[in-house]
Amino acid sequence: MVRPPCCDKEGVKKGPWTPEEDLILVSYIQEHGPGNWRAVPTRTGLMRCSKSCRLRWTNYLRPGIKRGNFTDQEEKLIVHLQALLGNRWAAIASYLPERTDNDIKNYWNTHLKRKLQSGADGAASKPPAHRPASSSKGQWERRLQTDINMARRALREALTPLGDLKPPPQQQHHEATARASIAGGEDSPAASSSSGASLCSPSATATAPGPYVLTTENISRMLDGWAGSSSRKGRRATGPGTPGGGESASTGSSDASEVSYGGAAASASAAAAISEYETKPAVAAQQQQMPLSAIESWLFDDDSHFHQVQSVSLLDVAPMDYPF
DNA sequence: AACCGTGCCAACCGCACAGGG
DNA sequence: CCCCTGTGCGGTTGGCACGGT
Repeated sequence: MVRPPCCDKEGVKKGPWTPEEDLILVSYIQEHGPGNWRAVPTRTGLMRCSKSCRLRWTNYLRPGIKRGNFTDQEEKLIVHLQALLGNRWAAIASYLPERTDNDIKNYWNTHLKRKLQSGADGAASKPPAHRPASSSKGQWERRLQTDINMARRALREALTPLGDLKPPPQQQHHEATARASIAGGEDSPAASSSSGASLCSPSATATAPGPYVLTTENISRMLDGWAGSSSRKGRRATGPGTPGGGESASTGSSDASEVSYGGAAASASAAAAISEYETKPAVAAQQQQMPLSAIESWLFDDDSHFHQVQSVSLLDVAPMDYPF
């Protein structure tokens, strides 16, 4: 059964999204929530295929996304999870609530794979122990649940030597959300609530190196007219937030000018509205101080929160040696 | 200063699965 | 039970920016 591509219609725009398109899409999602992507292009007038809209939302516009500058711990987490789960980026992404699978995949392909290859051709670069191949989704989820428990224990082992791992007490909220995102699948709108305007926190902005990121101030700019033609051109040097090398500059104090909220009420409400649909709340201000705290908390939390799959034996998950 | 090679990342493509009719 | 449509996922690509020569 050969289905025609969804985007082969004429008049369907491809390529980079413009701020105006983003605004339209976000406005629509504010109103209707994510989902029913088929209807999005027709109802918004966007000359994009539904798939493109969904992708744009999930990979870029969705609230709570942290961009760029993977931390050391995130790196290790990804490497370890990749070894455990294989190239199941969506599953891996569920352990990193602020990262998209696309982001992780890109990071793996551009950074980690190379590091592992050049660093040590030992255990870390061996193919994953098991691959999903073609299991049904139900099986896959059960597998994932099993993986989660395996991963938790394995990661505890892997990360403990890092030394500075102590579950911060105030992170219960993260933990809950992180777990929710894992247990409830990626995009269950109902799983959100709370966390208020977590989406577009200033610090999230400060670390965002993208061409422009849908942050409060960006929405504000959009709503204010956004006369300037911001585009990908600025993504490294002039984009919102610190470019590429953000890690060095993203200690929270950088780019204070970018954090000017201007008070655009519309943007604030927009952000608030968006946060309603947030599935992986960011709370980025705290995150910035405590990177990966959600994961840490989650890892170190008592396994008893998971009611199932306790009998999994951690057979051959040994702490790994990372070449970096 | 110009050119070239490389890195990076957003977006696209195609396949597979799930659910509704 | 079958077919069709919508959605999710992983692999791949196009194009821009940067760094080196």
